[in-house]
Amino acid sequence: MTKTDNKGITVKKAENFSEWYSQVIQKAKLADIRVGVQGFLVHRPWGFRIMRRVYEYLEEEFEKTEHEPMLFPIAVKEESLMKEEEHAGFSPEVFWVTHAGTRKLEERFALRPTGETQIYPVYSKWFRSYNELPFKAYQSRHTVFRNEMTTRPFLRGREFAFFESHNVFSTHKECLAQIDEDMDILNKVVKDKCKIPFFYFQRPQWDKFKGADNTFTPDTLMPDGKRNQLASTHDLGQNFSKAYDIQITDKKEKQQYAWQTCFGPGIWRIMAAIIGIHGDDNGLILPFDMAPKQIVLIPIFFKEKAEQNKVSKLLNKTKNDLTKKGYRVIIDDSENSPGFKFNHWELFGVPLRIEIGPRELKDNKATIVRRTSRDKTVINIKDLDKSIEKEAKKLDEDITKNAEKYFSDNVRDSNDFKDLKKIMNKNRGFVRVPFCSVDFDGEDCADTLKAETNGGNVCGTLFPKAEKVGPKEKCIICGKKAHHKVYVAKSY
RNA sequence: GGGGCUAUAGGGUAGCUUGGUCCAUCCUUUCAGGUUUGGGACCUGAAGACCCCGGUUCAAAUCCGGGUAGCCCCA
Repeated sequence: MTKTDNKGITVKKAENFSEWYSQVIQKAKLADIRVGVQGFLVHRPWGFRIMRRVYEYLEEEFEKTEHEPMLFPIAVKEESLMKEEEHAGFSPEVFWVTHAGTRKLEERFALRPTGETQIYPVYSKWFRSYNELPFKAYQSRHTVFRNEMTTRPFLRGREFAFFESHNVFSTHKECLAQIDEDMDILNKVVKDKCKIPFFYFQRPQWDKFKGADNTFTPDTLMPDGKRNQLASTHDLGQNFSKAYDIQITDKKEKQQYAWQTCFGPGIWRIMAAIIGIHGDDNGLILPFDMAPKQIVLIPIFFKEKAEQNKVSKLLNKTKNDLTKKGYRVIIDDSENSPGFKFNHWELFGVPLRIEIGPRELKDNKATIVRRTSRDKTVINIKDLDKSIEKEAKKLDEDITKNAEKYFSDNVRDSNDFKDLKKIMNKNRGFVRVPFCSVDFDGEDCADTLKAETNGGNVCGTLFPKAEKVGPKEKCIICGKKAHHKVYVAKSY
């Protein structure tokens, strides 16, 4: 947010994405970062409504797949945290609460980072028998921890919108089925509803969540070609159940450790993707169903008051009719000029605009404009409903098409290290390369790759179906036989 | 985690090098009134700022130290 004013976005998205992103967040009133504490921000109404749609979509899918809602407290006992650290080596920079007013607490407690540490000790008390499983539950709320990396609104913060499910099963097979279900949920929510294309990766062994047997992530690309990890799903195996003693009696009356998965869609990350990927030089672009206001009605006034009143009446009636049909509609009858209003609502990403003025009123027409193309179409008022449906559909198609084109344009192949380096420095994006191993023995090659490409990560192999490697293909780093096709990208 | 840059009204800025001319410039914004309305209209009037703490000095927006926050580059 360096050189901006109050009149629209002053930079081109393609030329300076960072600045563009900051400006959209400020000018479309998505968030206010001026709270004076690093990594914390205000979710402003417009942005909060969009974010809440993401929550709603997720909750809907979680309910459909028989997850229960639950809510754990913000305070975590120190002992629980330490147990995880011992076991999994996972020690986030948690915030500690040490005082109440001026009085020092007898025992400090942590503000919860992710849920494992506080949920699993409780889970160990809840389940006794395989009959009580599967248990599938989720909570959605903000979480905090002191991230030492550079913070960015909706991409990396010290407090951020979070969603997590923690499931318990009696067999490993069910874990694997759950991973598939999670992936299906992501397809429905992130791809279908939010129109964000992504690859679903199985992470390399060295880069999985500590304490997980395997980690799976949907990753997309931001307009600067850097990877945005949108969520993560973990096959926890019995690692945590052993650490936290989550035991059940199985059918054969034997005690056994439970099997677990956890899943964390990054609400913020999904927001960042919607803002960054769909938006254009005029501001935000939102899928029709996600927009806080879907249709803005703009009157173009006459000189004669009587005619003005006619326009106002017609717009009010139109608003009422459309609202009854379930659309979210706003009339902008402010004193600003039409041009100002056009720009204003485009900045906020309102999907459809309807203009009614002298020209339209004369022969019962209306002008309809969709946010993506910004072309004006004159229609008969009596066809308004149909036109809205049609334009809304087209808008969503435009958004999907643009996003998919951007995504596929930025996936490249390479089997030459020099070439890879060149791509990583120039275009970035995903680069598909032959690689020796995604097991721990491939880590050295990944380190080399990262060092020499200025931060390129081996994101993993495609999941559920990894791509085939030719029999003669060599690892792009060490030159030994390649066993995998992996994707490389710089990351947020 | 390392390095660099920056901080002046709600937003964007001028002033800082060489301390005084600054009860701080201009644009935008907000409010009142008038006028106008098909891609960021106009006129008149009003409102609104030197990030925080400390230091140097007769005097600090300006110089020095620390803090905090933001941005950029690199890991």
